[in-house]
Amino acid sequence: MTTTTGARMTPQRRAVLDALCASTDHPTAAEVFDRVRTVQPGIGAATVYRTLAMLVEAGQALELSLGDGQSARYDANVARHDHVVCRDCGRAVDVETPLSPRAVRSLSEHTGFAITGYDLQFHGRCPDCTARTT
Amino acid sequence: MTTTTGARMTPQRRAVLDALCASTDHPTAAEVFDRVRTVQPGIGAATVYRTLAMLVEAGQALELSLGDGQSARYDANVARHDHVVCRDCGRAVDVETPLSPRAVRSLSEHTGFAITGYDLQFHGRCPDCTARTT
DNA sequence: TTGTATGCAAACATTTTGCAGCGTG
DNA sequence: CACGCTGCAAAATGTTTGCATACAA
Repeated sequence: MTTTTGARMTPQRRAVLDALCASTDHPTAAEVFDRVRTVQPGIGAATVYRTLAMLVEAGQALELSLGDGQSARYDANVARHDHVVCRDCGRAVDVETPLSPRAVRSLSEHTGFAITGYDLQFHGRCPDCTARTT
Repeated sequence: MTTTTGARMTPQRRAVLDALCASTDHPTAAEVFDRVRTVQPGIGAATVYRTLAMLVEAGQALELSLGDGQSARYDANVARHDHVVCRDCGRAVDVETPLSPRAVRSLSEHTGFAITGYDLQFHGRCPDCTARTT
């Protein structure tokens, strides 16, 4: 049994966490890397990847698959919420979802799965992109 | 203006389509490749990727991001439906989801997005995996 | 016959891993 | 001062592209 936690707070980790908390636009790992670089120019990509994985593991960030062709995105908002994604510009905004617990329970009974959660993303076009083509 | 459709039915394409239609387990591109190979041993991976993209484009298959770390999966069942994914074995089963049109409309009004659809995947553990650990 | 489709291999993009040295606790 | 963390570069994935040839229509 390991008693030591061993998790250290380094400037790099703080910078990644800060960058993520300051973002509301669900950046990809590459985007987080770019943002962190403006503060920690010497940081390596591997460190960003490792730190993001750590944060997800620790429950301090969410890893999102928004279903567009993109890579995984990261979100410092760990409260239960869903997303509406613009199919044109890729912008994703947070939304609260009206999925009844009753429906989930019924699904669990029908499938035999022990359901622990769900991911829901809506897609369409954002106001800006809609206006641009109208 | 192009009048010619230009889409040819080759043995390879038929094999990919057949393999997909015979699958109910949402295979990844690599899995489709393996299955098709048993029928068309000489087929190349690129052909499978190209054909799958074609099918998706033509609306004959769906490309799914099930949110687990996996690659995209493909589904010949193009009717609207959602999935329950086992976090342990990765198995994904189809389910019908009761997401009210009213809720979608209200979301559209709140966000200003023109919502055209949504992807919903539940996650948990399948009966088998639950039994295995109980 | 004509132009599309194929297979191969190289090119790519993204993420992970190995390792020597650095720095936090 | 020990052990975890870092940056670099190489490796491992997964997918796409270029091209000469094969073949459906």
